[in-house]
Amino acid sequence: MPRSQRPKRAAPGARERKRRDLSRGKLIAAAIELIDARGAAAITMRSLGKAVGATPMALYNHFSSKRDILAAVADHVVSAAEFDGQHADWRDQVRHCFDVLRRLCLRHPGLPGLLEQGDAAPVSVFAPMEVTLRAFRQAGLDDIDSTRTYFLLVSFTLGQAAYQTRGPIAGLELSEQVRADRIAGRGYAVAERLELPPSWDFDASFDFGIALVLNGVEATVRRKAAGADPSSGR
Amino acid sequence: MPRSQRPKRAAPGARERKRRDLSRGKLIAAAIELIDARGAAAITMRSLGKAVGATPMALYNHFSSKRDILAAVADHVVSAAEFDGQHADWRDQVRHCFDVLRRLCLRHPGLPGLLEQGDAAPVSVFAPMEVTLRAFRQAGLDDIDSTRTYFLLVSFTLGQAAYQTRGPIAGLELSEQVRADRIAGRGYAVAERLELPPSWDFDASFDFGIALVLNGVEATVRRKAAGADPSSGR
DNA sequence: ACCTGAACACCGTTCAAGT
DNA sequence: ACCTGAACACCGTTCAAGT
Repeated sequence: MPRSQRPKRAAPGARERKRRDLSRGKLIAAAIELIDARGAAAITMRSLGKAVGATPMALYNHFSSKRDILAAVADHVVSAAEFDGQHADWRDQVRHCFDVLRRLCLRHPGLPGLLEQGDAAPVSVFAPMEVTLRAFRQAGLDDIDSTRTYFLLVSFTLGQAAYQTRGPIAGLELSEQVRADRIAGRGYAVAERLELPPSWDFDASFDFGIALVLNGVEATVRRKAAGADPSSGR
Repeated sequence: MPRSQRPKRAAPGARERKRRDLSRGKLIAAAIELIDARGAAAITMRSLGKAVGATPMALYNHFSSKRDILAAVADHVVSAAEFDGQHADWRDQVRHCFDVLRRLCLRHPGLPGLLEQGDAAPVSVFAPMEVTLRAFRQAGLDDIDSTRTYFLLVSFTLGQAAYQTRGPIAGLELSEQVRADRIAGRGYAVAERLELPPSWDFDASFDFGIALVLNGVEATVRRKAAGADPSSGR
């Protein structure tokens, strides 16, 4: 069919959108595969192009820049998660929400880096925020403190996941070896004689952190209630 | 004085060490200046070489790699800080310690990135750890929980400082504008109607986070004491 | 011992050219 | 509308050569 006889598209935007989305989807899938297999640093325009059998320059037809690609990847991964566990208890809701976020980060080790840096924060990051804020409101925390605590939990979760994924920063794991080589005799008396298990239990440490923060939330709520209405006990 | 008549060095290692340290010191100082002025990404072997009036390759006489330079910078910055406030109360000690760490990160915006990634963790990171572990031991927390809480506080402090320094991730600050454009009508009912002040008070939010964690520590200690010795009230 | 210049194998991105 | 190839201005690092 000669080009001139091709029917005008009734909804040109729709078709165009579809083709674009198909290619964008392929690229995003390839990018995730690359990140999961070889880390976020393995994504280059050249490697990603090769992964989909195209020239690096072909990518610029679908994304305006590398940053644009990383943002789309982050959005895709975060969007696919369900942060709302539908729990009646607000503590269970928060635990579930950050458990999901943490598993997401462990499954896609590049994700924390993508979210933290790269200006790649997608709209979908508001999903865990929404769940958490709702839970804290239920707990009796005001809007400001809820937001503050949400950011605290995000920093904690991303930090822990990054630490676990990347492996301990060189020389920062508290193995016997390190403590003998680098700490001994430098005035770090407590760190030197720390009694830790031979292997670090990341799951238990994560649960501990979440529980500690939730305890802190309860204490804050009680404190504020007492301060705002000292006669509530009457 | 002709070269052949120069006296043999009595302690060759010492003199050699001194010359090396001088050059290393110059390079570290130049690197910090570069980082503070233009961000950690501005450090390249070429830019750093130019800053000290030398070829990029000259740097390799004093550092084995770029990573080596960044580690030395991190160590220098962290070493200069005094994390021990000598406070009698363990809460004051912890507050002071992380206040110092936070100010360090705010003064040198590249530092969180240097510490988090880059495998650049210097031995000096054990200084704040030592202070914190000592404080938690005083509070009655065991070694494992102390270490867990220390890492929680580090993640929180670095995360908050990075967030404040870098400016909010694009589209993640909760301004009226963003909430109208990106949140409204997407099912984020709570986030949409959040009542926040027009400008975010980072100092107050940091204090809130620290206080919340300290409350959580107290609650954990009480809980463990009650569980371990239920008859303690007798 | 310290420094240099050229080179290598990479980057992200622009531009002109193809279909 | 989509893709390509060549090119540009960068990287960190190696190597051989200078003093």
